Amino acid sequence: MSDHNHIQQNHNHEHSGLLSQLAESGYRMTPQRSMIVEAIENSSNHISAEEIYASVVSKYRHVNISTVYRTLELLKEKGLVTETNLGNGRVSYHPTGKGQHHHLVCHKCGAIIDLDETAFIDLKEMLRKKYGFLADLKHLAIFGSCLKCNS
Amino acid sequence: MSDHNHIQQNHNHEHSGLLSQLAESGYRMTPQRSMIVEAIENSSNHISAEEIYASVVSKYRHVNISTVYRTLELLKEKGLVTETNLGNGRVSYHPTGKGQHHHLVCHKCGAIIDLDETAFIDLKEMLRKKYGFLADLKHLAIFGSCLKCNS
DNA sequence: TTACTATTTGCAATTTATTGCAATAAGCTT
DNA sequence: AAGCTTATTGCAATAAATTGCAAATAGTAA
Repeated sequence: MSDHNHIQQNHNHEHSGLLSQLAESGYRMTPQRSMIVEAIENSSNHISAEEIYASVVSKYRHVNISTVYRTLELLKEKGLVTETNLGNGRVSYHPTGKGQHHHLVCHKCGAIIDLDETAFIDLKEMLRKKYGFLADLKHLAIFGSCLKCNS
Repeated sequence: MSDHNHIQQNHNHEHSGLLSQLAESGYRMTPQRSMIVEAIENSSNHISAEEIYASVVSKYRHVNISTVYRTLELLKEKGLVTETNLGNGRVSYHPTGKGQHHHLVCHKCGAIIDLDETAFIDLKEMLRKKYGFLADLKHLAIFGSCLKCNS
C-alpha cells in the first residue's frame, strides 16, 4: 500500500475485539482487515458486503471488494460473524459478539419479525438427539407469511 | 421459434402435471416451458437451473437460460417446485408432487442427511402459535456438523 | 384462416459473489 | 534495521442469477 494514513489510526494497538481474536488465531493484522472489522462493528445491526466495501473505500480508495468477501469468509469460519440471507439479494452479516437472533421473513409484505437466540433450541436439540447433528443455528431466516398477510 | 420439431412431441396434449397446472392458472403453454418442466420431472431428485438448461438446450439450441430462471420462478410461486440451497453454489429444485423432504448439510465432510417432510412440523406449529407466522418449510437445508465429524 | 393483443422469449447488460495468479507486505529471524 | 518467508491483497476473469427491452408467439376473436 502506498498510502499508510489509515495505519496511524490503529497504531496504538487498541484493536477491536474481532480483530484481536483474528490475530490470536495466527492471522495477520492488515489495515484492510482493520477497516473491514471496524465497519462491521460500527454497523447498528446488519451490514452487507457491499456496504462494508463502501465504508472502507471511503477511507482508502484502493481496497478491493474481494478482500471484503475473503475477510468475511474468515470471520465466519472463526465464528466471529454470522451470516443470513434475508431474501433481498444481498447476504447480511452481524458480529456474533453483539448477540444472536433470527428472523421470520414475510414474502408477501416483506415484514421481518425478529426472534431471539433461544427460538430454535428445541429444534437444535431434536436434531442433536435424533441424528447426532450439531446444527449451526446462529442466524436463521425462515420465509413464510405473517399474521397480517394471513388474515 | 423457427424450429417447431419439439412441439410434435407434446402435440397430443398429454401434458405433464406441472405443465397442465400452469395452464390452468392462465399461463401460456410454450415449448420452452414444456421442455423445462419435462427436465424437472425427469430428474431423479434435485436439479439445478444450469442442468435444466443443459437438458433443454440439447433438444433446442436457441433456448435461453433466463427463460429457465423465469419458469422456475413461476413454478415456485405456484408451489409446484421447491427450492433449496445445499451450499454447493447452485440452487436445487424439486417438483413438489414427488414428495417433500429436508436436508442436514455437514459443512465439514459435505455429507447430506435427508429428513422426511414431517421433520419440522413442531417448529412450524410453534411459529404459527407464537407469531401467527405460516412458515414455508417445504424444502429446508440446515447446516452444521454430522455425527461422524463430531466424534 | 387471418388478425390482434398481451404474454413470453431472447439478448445483452448488470449484479452479487468467487477464484487464480502475480505482486505486495506482515511478522519473524538475525 | 534489513532480509526472508508466507499470508494476504489487488486485479481481472468467471460464475450464478436477475432485469430491461424489443421481437416473437400463444391463445383468442373476428
